[in-house]
Amino acid sequence: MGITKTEIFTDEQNKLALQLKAIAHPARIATLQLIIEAKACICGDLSAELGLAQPTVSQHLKELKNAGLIQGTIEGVSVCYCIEPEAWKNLNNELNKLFSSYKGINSCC
Amino acid sequence: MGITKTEIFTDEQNKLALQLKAIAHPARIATLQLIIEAKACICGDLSAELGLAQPTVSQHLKELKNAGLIQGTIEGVSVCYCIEPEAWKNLNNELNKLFSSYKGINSCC
DNA sequence: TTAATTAATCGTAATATTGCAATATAATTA
DNA sequence: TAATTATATTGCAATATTACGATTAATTAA
Repeated sequence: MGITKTEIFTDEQNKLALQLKAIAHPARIATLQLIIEAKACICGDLSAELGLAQPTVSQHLKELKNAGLIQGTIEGVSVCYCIEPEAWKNLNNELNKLFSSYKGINSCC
Repeated sequence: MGITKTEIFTDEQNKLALQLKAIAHPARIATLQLIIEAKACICGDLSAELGLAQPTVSQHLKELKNAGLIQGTIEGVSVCYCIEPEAWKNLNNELNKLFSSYKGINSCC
């Protein structure tokens, strides 16, 4: 079919998947890194730093924003993007839960 | 175009994106959780637990395996899947780096 | 008001993903 | 060997993603 069966999974699983999907692209990882290091936070600068066209970057920013991971503040004619601290912390926590639940070799293999 | 421009990103960014993409699906998150909790580790059991058809689960397992996150051990007629400890630890480390690089509110916004 | 600057949206082409029925492959058992 | 059991592969339809040119909106400056 081509559409994920979200109804058979928990809200937590679906939310984590959506936020991970938002990060799971090299351009968006690079974007987050640039934003975090404050090397660039407006679309045009990010476009230049990344080497991707402005509409492409705008689209990537939109996805990160839709996932709640960044927020945009209008500053005159441009928009300054930065990390949304709560969502960032929550995602970090969810991932820590997932990764720490693995305690090493288990019974079956 | 529809194809990611991997050549303009670092190997680290591309690898992290690939591994995150492997996890960024509720069925694969659920699969990892089942494997970790050792509630199911063979394709047929996972298929029953997840409520997805066997070929669908087999495909998801293949993607997790291609990303290096799980390994399969042939046990008679079936295959037991479990976490690949090194890759799991590495991904955890990479994510920790990314998340901890954010120190809170920065200058621009 | 007009021009300049910047971001967002639209439209589109190329490609990738999701899910499953049907089938093929591989290993064990009778 | 033949039947059984379990996984993997193939093929396909529906949908989603990626990238960007062209355009539109929104804000500031002249």
